[in-house]
Amino acid sequence: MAHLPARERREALIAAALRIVAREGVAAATTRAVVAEAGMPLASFHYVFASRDELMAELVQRAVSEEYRAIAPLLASGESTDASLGDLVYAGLVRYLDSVKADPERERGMLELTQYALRDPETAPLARLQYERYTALVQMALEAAAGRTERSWLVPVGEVARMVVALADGMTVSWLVRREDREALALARSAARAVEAHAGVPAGVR
Amino acid sequence: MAHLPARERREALIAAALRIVAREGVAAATTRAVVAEAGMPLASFHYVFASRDELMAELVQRAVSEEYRAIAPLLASGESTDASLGDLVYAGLVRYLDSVKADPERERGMLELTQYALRDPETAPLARLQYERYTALVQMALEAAAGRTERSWLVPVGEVARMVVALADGMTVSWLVRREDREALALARSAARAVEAHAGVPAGVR
DNA sequence: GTCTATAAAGTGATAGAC
DNA sequence: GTCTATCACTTTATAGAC
Repeated sequence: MAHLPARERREALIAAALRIVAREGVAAATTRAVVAEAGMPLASFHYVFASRDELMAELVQRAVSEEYRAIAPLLASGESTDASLGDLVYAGLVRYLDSVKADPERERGMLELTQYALRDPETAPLARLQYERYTALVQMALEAAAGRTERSWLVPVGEVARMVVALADGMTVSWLVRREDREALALARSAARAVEAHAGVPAGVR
Repeated sequence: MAHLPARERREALIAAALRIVAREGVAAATTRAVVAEAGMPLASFHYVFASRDELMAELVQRAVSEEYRAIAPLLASGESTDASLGDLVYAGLVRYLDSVKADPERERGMLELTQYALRDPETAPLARLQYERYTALVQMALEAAAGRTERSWLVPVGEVARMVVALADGMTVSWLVRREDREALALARSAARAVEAHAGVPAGVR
C-alpha cells in the first residue's frame, strides 16, 4: 500500500465499510473486517480514523446522502404532458421502489445505519436534519407535479410531503420484508391515489 | 437464586434482555449484560438458553408479538356512532401513535429487533409471517369501520390495509426521528383522509 | 510512512467445585 | 442444582521495528 494519499485511503475504507454493512450488517463492520475488505493492514485504519466511532459517523453521513440520492427520482418528471397528478406521483413512487429493488442489501444497510444514528447522540441531529431535507425535496416535487397538472393541494403541501415520505418509508420496509413486487406496485398505486385525494380539482369532477 | 424454576429464569432473562435492547440497543444485549440486568450469575444464562442466538430468536418472537399488541388498538371501536370513516381511522392511528409515544425506547428496540430478524435466516420467515398478521388485523379493523359507517372500499380492502400498515410504519419512524407531536398528528390526519378517499360514499356526497 | 506484533478489554461458552 | 473460575477467541487501539 505504498504512498497512497490519506484522503484516498479514507475513501477506500469507507467504501469497503459500506459494502460490508450492506452485505453483513453494521455489527459486522469491525475494523478488521473493513481493512481486510479494503486489502489493507489493520494499522492503516487508525492511520486515517481516530476511532471506529469516527468511521461510523462518516458512514451515517454517507448513508443519509445516499438516501437523499435515492429519493431524488421522485423529482424526475414524466415527459407525457397528459399524465394526471396521480400518474405523476405513482411514477415517482415506482421509480423510488425500483432504486430499492436494484440493490436491496444496500437499502437494508442504509436502514440499519439510520437506526444506528438514532442511538448515537453525535449523529442523531444529522439524521433528523436529513429527514427534513427529504421532506423538503418531496415537497418541491409535489408542488411541481401539481403545477404541471394544474391542480392545487387542499392541505398544506408540507403535510402532504410528510405523508409521502412516510408512505415511501413504509413501502420500503414492506418490500424488504415481503419481497413481493406485485404487492409493492399495488401499494404504490393506492398510495398515489390517496395522495391525489389531497388535491383539489381544477374544473370538472375527475 | 435458589431453586427458581427454569421456566421463570427464562422469562426473567428475556424480560431483562428486552429492557437492555430498549435502553441500549441489540448490540448491548450481551450474555453478561443480560444476566447482570436480571441479577443472575453468568452460568444461569446457558442453563436455560443453549446459546445467545436462541435468546435472540426468542426476543424477535416477543418483539413481533409486542408489535401485534401495539397495532391492536387500531381495532378498538369508538363508541360514538356519529363518527365518520375518516374519524375512525384517525382515532385508530392516534391510538397507535400514543402507544409509540408512551415508550419510544421500547419501540425503537422493537424496530431494531425486526431488522435483526431480517438478517437472520432462522427468524426472517417469522418476521414475514408476522407482517402478514398485522395486515390481516388492520384489514379486519378496516372492514369493521366501513361496516359501521355504512361505506364500502373502492379497492380491495387488503390493499388498503397494506397502505395503512405502511403509513403506520412511516409514521412511527417519522416520530422517532423528529419527536414532533404536532407533525405526527397532522400526518395521522392526512393519512386518515387519504385512506377514507379509498371508500365509496353510500348515498349523498360527504 | 508503513506495517507487524502485542496490549487491554470484552465476548460466548464450559468445566468443575460445592 | 447453582455458580465461580477459566478457556478460547475477537474486539479496538497502539507501540515500536523497519
